[in-house]
Amino acid sequence: MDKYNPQEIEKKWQNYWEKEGFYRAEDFSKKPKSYVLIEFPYPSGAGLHVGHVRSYAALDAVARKRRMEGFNVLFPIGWDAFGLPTENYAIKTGVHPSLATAKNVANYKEQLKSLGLSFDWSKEINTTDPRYYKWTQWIFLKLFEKGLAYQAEIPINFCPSCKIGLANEEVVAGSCERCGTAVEKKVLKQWMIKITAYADRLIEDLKDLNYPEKVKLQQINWIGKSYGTEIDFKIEDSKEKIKVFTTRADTLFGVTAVVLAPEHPLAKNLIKKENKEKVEKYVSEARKKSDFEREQLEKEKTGVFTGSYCLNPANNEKVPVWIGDYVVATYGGGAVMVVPAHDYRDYDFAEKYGLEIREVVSGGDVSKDAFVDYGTLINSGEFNNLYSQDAIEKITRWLEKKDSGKKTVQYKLRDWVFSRQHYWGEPIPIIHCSKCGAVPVSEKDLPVELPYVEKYQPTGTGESPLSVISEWVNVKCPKCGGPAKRETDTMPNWAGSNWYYMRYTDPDNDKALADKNKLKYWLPVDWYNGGFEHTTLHLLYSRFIYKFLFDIGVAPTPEPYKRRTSHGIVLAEDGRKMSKSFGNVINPDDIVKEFGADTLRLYEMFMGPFDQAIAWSTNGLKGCFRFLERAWDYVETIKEIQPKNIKTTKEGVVVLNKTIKKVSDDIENCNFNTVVSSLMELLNFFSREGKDQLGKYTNYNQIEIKDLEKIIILLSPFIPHTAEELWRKLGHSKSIFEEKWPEYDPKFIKDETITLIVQINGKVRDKIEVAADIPEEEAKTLAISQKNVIKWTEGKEIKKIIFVPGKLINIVI
RNA sequence: GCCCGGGUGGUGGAACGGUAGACACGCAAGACUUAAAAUCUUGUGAGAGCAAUCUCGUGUGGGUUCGAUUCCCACCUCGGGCACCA
Repeated sequence: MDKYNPQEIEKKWQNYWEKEGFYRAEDFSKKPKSYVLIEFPYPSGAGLHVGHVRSYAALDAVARKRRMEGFNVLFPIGWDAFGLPTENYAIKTGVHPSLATAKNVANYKEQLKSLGLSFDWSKEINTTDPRYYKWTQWIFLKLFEKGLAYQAEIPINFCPSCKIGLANEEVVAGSCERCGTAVEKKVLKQWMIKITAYADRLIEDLKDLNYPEKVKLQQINWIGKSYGTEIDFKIEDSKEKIKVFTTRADTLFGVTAVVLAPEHPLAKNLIKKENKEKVEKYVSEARKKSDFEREQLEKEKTGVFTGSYCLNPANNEKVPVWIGDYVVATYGGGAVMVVPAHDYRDYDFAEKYGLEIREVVSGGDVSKDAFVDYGTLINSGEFNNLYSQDAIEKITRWLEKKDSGKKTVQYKLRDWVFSRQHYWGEPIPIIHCSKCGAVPVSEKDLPVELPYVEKYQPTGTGESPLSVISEWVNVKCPKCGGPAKRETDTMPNWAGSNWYYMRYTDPDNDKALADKNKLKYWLPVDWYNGGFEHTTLHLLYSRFIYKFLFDIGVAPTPEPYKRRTSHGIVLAEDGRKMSKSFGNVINPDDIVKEFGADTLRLYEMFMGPFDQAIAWSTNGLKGCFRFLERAWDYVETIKEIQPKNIKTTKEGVVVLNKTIKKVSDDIENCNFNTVVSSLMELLNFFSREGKDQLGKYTNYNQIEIKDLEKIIILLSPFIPHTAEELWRKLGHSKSIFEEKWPEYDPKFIKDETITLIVQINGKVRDKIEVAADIPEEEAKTLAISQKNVIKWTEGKEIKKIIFVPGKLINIVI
C-alpha cells in the first residue's frame, strides 16, 4: 500500500490537465455557459499571499463543480500590473518597472500553477501590455467624446522636500512616508470622470443583483443620495449669496451661523480686514490636512469668524459667517447652516465659540444636548405646531415661492480623479494644443505607448516623469497641425481593472476591446468573488464603466456581475495582519512544498466562514493533512478488502445522500467550512466507527465501490490532485473531472423516525424516538405519559402544550 | 467622526426562533514501541454528585416569545472602508 505523498502526484496531474486542455473555455458552445471570476492579482514583489489562495481555491471549486454539472466554464486569470508599488520598487532598486513586472508575473504564474487551479491560461491578460491598454485608452476617448471626461483644478498631496505628489497611502499622520516632512496640498489641473452622472442608476440597478446585502448597503451609502433643500443666504451689503444644502429645512429658524469650507470660492471675499491675519493663518493650516483628517477632527471642531454676515431668508436675521475645516468642500456645496439646538456637531461648535442655541423643534432638552429627532416646530413663525416632516415640505415650498431656495438632490459620491503624476500607468491619450485646447488622439493612433526610458524618477515639480521626455511630449496637434504637447499624466490603476473581465472573452482581438458575439455569449459574469475592501471603489467604478459601455452599445447588458461574493482576509497566527515587518508572513510555497497544494487548499476552505477574517493556524493545517492521509489509506484499504457484490447499508445510503445534498447546497452558499466538515463526518462514518483498538478496519460500514467513487467526486473540487490519483487507483483511465457531479435521491433525505424533544417550560427534559409524521394528539399523549415528564409535572397544572411537527413538544406548567 | 461587519469552550468554529458547542485543533489517559515520534482508542464548557441527574452558561443590560446564540433597543469592544495602495 502506498503512502500519501502529494509531492509525487501533484506535478504529474498539473501537467496532465494542462496538456489535455481540460480547462479551456469554448466560445459559443451549446452547453450552458458559466463565467466564474476572481479579482485578478497585482503581481507584487512579495509574491502570492495565502489570502489569494483562499479566494482562488473557493472559486476553483465552484468552477470544477460547474464543469461536472455540464456547464461550459470560463475561469480566467490575468495581471493588474500598473501601479505605485512597482514604480516605487523600480525607483528604489533601479530595475525598470517593466522588468520588475515581468519577473513578478513569472513568479506568480509559477506559484499559481503549483496550486493546481483550473484557470484557462489561454485567456491570460496583462494590463501593462500595449495591446491591452490600447483599449483602456479607447474607453477614455469614448468617455471624453461623450463629455464624461473633463479637466478640473484639484489639490493633490505634495511633499515639499521630496518634491513629488503623494498617494494618500504615502501620507502618514500628515507627513511624507519617506522623509517625514509635513505634506502640503498642491492644486493641479487633473482629468476627472463623471461617475456622478450614473449615481441614480448605480443605486437603482442594485435591486436585481445577487450581492451580499452589506455590499449593496455600503454602495448605497457611499453614493449617499439624499433629498433636501438648497437655501440661499444673501450676504449682507453684497449681491452674492451663499448656497447651503440641508436635509433639515424645518430647523431654518434655529440657524445661528453659517460655516464655509476653507476652499469655498466666496470665502476670500468675506474676510474683513480686522480678521484677515487670523483667518488666513487658519486656512493655510487647514490646507495641510487631508479631507479624512479634517473630518476625523470632528471632536475638536475648529473655526474662525470672517467678520461678515449673511441674512437668514426665513426671518432676515443677521447670521455670522464662519470658516471651519470640518466642512467638506466637495459635499453640499461646501457650506452648512449651523443649527446648534438640533445637530450634535453644531452644538459642539456653538458651545466652543459661544453661539446662540435656539430651540425650534420641541421634544428634547437643548440646555443639555442637541435634539436631533423630528418633533413639533416652535419659535418658527407661521410654521409653529407643524411636525418636522411636514415643515420640511412647507418651508421648502415657501422658499421656492420667495425665490430663495429649492428642493434638491444631493450625493456624497464625487467625480473620480483620473490623473496620476506617475510613470507606471496608461498614458492619457490627449494632446494639448495652445489653439485647439485638449484634443483627443485619434483612434487609429492608439495605443499611445508608454515610452521605454531609463529615467522614470520623479521630476521634482509634482508633474509626471513623462513630462521631461521632450521627444515624446512634443507632437503636432492632430487638429491644426501646430506644435502641441502630450498629456503627461497617466491613468490610475483602476482604469485597467475596470473592464478586464470583458477582455478575457477575447484577449487577442486588435479590432475591438472584444468581439461583440463573444461578449454577448459570455457576459454577464455569473459569479464574481473578491475582497470587501473593493466594495466602494473597484466594484462601483467597474459597474459604472460597464454601464457606460452598455450605453454606447459595446457591453451587452446593463450590469456586469450577476452575483458577487466576498472573502475575509487571512490573518497571521498571532491575529495581526501578515506583514514583513512583523515577521509573521506565511508563504504558500513553503506549505505546498511541505504538505502539498491539496492540504493548503482544503485547510483554507475549512479554516472558518468564508466571509470572515480568520487567523492562520499551522496545527489546523496539519489536521487537514491528516484527514487526507486517512482518506487515502481508507480508499486503498477498501479497494483491497471490500468483497464484490457487497451493498452499502441502508444507513450508509442515507448518510451519503444527505451529504451530497449538503455539499452541493453549501458550495452554492459559500459555506465551504461546513462542506469540509460534512465530508469529514462522511468519511468518519464509513471508516473510523468500525475500527478496533489497533486501528484495523474489522467492522467498518460496508460500502459499494460506486458509492466510494461518489465520495471521491464530492472531494475533488477541493483536493483535485488527490482525488484524481485515487480515482485512477480505482481503475479508471479517464479523468475524474470528466465525471458528472453526483445527485441525491430525495427519498433518502427525509427521515422516517425522528427524535422528538420534550421540553418543560422551554427546558429539555426528555427525548422520544417517534415516526416523523406522528399526529399532534398522539405526540402529546405520548409526551405527558413519559416517566421523566410525569416527574416534572406531578402536582402541577399543565397550562399549554406547544407542538412543533418533526421537532419538539413544549409543555408549559 | 461617518458607513459596514463581528463578539459562542483552552483555540478556529457549528447551530442562526426549537437538543448550544457539529467538525477540527489543543490537552489528558490508554494501546502499539526498548524508548520516542507517528498512528489508533477513549475522554474533554463550568460547577455539584459515587451515580442517575441537577444548576449555570453564546460580550453587558433590558425587551418580545411557550421557547432567544438567533429578533428588537441601549451600551461595551474588536475588525474593514473612507475616494491617489490595490
